[in-house]
Order: sequence, then C-alpha cells, then structure tokens
Amino acid sequence: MGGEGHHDCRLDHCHGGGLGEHPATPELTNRLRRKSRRVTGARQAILNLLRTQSHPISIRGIFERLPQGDCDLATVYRSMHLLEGMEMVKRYEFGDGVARFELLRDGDDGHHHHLVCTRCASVVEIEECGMGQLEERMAAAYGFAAVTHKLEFFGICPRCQGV
Amino acid sequence: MGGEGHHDCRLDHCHGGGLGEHPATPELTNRLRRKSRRVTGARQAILNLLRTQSHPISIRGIFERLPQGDCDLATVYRSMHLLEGMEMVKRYEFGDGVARFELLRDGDDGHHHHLVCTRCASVVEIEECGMGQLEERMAAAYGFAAVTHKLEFFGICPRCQGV
DNA sequence: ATTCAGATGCAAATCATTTGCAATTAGTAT
DNA sequence: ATACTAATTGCAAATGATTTGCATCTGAAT
Repeated sequence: MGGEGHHDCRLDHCHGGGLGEHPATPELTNRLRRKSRRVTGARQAILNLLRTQSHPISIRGIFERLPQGDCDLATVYRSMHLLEGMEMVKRYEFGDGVARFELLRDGDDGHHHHLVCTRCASVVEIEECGMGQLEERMAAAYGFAAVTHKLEFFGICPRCQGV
Repeated sequence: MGGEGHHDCRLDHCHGGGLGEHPATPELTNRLRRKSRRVTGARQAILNLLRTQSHPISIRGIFERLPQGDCDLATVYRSMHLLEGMEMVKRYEFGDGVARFELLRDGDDGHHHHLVCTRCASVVEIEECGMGQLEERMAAAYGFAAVTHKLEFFGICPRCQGV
C-alpha cells in the first residue's frame, strides 16, 4: 500500500470553474478513494472551511461562507452526509431544529460537549465528561449494547448576563 | 416495551356535563386561569391522553391517538407550546427531527433522562444523573448562569440484539 | 343572554432537509 | 490527450415538521 513515498496532491488538476483554490488533504483523498468516492472541489472547499471553524456550524452557515457560487446548498447537504459517514465530521443538535457540524481532527474521536448560551448562542467547548461509567452501568442494568450518549449544557454566558 | 404504568387518581374531579367528555384537573384549570387562558376541550383531551403515556410522545402521535375530529393538528402544536410554557409538559429531542413530550406530574421537575434504542426506538427512563456538580463547575469555570443540560443515552436494546 | 378576548379549523406559508433527473466531471483505461 | 463510465452536481420540485393568517367559534365573566 501507500508506503512512505512522497505523496502528490494533484493541486494542478483544476479545470476552469470557480473551484480553483482548494487543496485536498491526503487525509480526505485517502478516505474518499477507499470508498471509490471522488475528490471534488465542493468537498475540498467545505473541508477547508470547516478547518477554520472552532465551533459547530450549520449547513446553511457553511453554504453562506463558501465563496458565492462555489456549490449548491443541496451539495453541502450531500457532502455533510458523506463526511459524517466517513467520520470526518460530527453532527450536533442543540435543539433548535438545525444540525451543526464540527470537523473531526486527526486522532480526535470527537467526544466532547458544549456549553451553549441560550440567548446569544455562543459556544464553549467542554472536554470533561464522566459519562463512561454511567454508560457501562446503563448497559449492565438494562441489557443495552453499544451505549453512547449526547450531552449538552445550556446557560447564559457572562456577556449576556450583563445586558 | 415498558408496561410500567403510572397511577394518577385525580379523575374523580369530573364536573360532569357541559364541557364534554374530558374532565379537567384542578391543576390544569388553575394554571390556565392564572394566565387568563381557557380550559378548552382540546387542552383537556391532550392532557388526559398524555396522562396515559409512560414515554415521550410526538405531536403527530398525540394527534393520531386523539378521538378523530377531537381537534386539529395545528391546535395540538399550539397546545403543546402553551403547556410547555406553563411547565406542564417537557420537550425532548432524540435527534430524529421530531419533538416529543412528556407530562410533568405533580412535584416532578421532569429531571430525568432516556435510554433510546437506535433500532426500534424503545425507551427506558433513567433516573440517575450526576450532572449537578458538573453544572456547578461549569458555571464557575465559564461564568455562565442558570446552567442546565440535556443528556440522552442511545444503544441497542436486548430484543434488537437478538435479531 | 350578551359580550369579547382567547381558541380553533383550515389552508397556505416557512424552514430544514431530501430527492429525481438531466447535465457535468473525476478518475481511469486507451 | 481522448474516450469512457460512474460518481457528482445544479436545479427544481418534493417531503415533513412546525408555524401562521384569518374568519369563525367558544369559554367564562357580566
């Protein structure tokens, strides 16, 4: 397989259109190839955008931040499904009926939570979570398998308290 | 699925006649009056139906279980908003894009969680939750106020594992 | 019975998300 | 490069959950 050779990223493979400046990461390329999926400009653009975000972002948010005309809204939806299936992004739901996504970085299983301000929607990333034990206890007590959880915190951020 | 019913014997307060076949609880009446809202047949019917459910139920689910013609789907939506605002029901989101509601019984602050089967959607009610401390720590660490949380567990129930 | 703000039914409108389909393109073989 | 084929995309229309405008109706106070 791959080996330690120099990996070429075929950046020079752009045909006109508006998608010129989206370098593909070998990460993306590898994962896509593994499923005989294609490295398209839209996917690269989306992934590059996600790389600049430090908090979950909605699909509409992604679409609006993409250089206009870069790709269709439906394509963003389809891409996010694909990326989610490939475990390159993680989906969050904060209860407002809009899904938000975060890039899963190398070696990150994406297990963390959020503290969301119910007034201004600002977000703090929370690392700690003592749920592992509870999950196990739950599995034992009710016979469930593959127990996971979703945990999000809500409150009023310092700035909003002042208002 | 759970056969664990819940007895709530307040049905004896039927001021029969006049208002149709949906006895109002003094609880409902009081809370509504306090906000100059009206005790209508639809609201009574919905609340009575919720009283028979032991797990969160969707608005469509409520609508379909209501005697045909009892009320409009839009009315169920409106009623649930009202009841939620009056803290008589609690809203849950399990991530499938459909809100579900549970009746908040007397003296119940509704603080509990669920273990949801990702295959058959059966639900187990979970009482324990060691989040109180975490909430406090979170408030202290990030300066947030009124910190609450949403926590739900997902897994594969015993029956589905056998398949 | 009268009155009127709050409720409801019904249909149309929103919003997020999905999907059908014809046109386009990435990756690969020629 | 050229050709070829399946994966992708754009666009529009379809879904599905939830909301809303509006004319009509009703609860409850007088």
